Amino acid sequence: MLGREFYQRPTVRVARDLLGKLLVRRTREGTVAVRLHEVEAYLGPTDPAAHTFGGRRTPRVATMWGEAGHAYVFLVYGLHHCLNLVTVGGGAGQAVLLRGGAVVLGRDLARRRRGPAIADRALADGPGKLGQALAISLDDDGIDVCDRPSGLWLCDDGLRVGPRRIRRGPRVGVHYAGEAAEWPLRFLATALPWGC
DNA sequence: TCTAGGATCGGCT
DNA sequence: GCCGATCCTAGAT
Repeated sequence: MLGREFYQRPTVRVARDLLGKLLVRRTREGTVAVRLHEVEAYLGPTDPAAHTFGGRRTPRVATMWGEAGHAYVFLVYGLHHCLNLVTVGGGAGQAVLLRGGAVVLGRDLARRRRGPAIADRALADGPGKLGQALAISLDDDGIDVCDRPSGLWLCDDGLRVGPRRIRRGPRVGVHYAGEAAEWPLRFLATALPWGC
């Protein structure tokens, strides 16, 4: 399991290092694990795309201002839950949005949550889909991913994603952020072996 | 109190 | 490629 020190680092580095890691969710129904393929960095008060831009402190974003290694969950468009991991800590207001990955364990359970006709690779290849496949809800906002009993944690199984397999680009859906929408803070792992 | 709009998805054309 | 779903949040009044 990745410890708190993994998250207590610069957000861009955490984002890059999250590629290829396993996100594990255990509930009474069973366990689902996702190999992360796509993430985005949100750089806090100075990042117009971030929920904490300008030092905004509202109940919704309280978790994002907290300790590194906690899950920040929010609802978009009234129906999709997005899962973020708080980085840096100490009130930095920064986080990494987990945008997608491949379900490598618990496909049957993930498919039950997502729908019977969903293809393997589409089970968690988007922020909302990832949330649904892992049964993430607003109740999960603020849980500690460095504490296995919380039922949500990340681990490193040794798979290495070299720099040549990482693509960077602008973040998705943040057109309201002006110039910051172009910042290359989206990280994608390419050519990862599927299904492992 | 009211209102606008959103870090998306999937179905339809 | 377009559009509707759906409801909470934040800011304005």
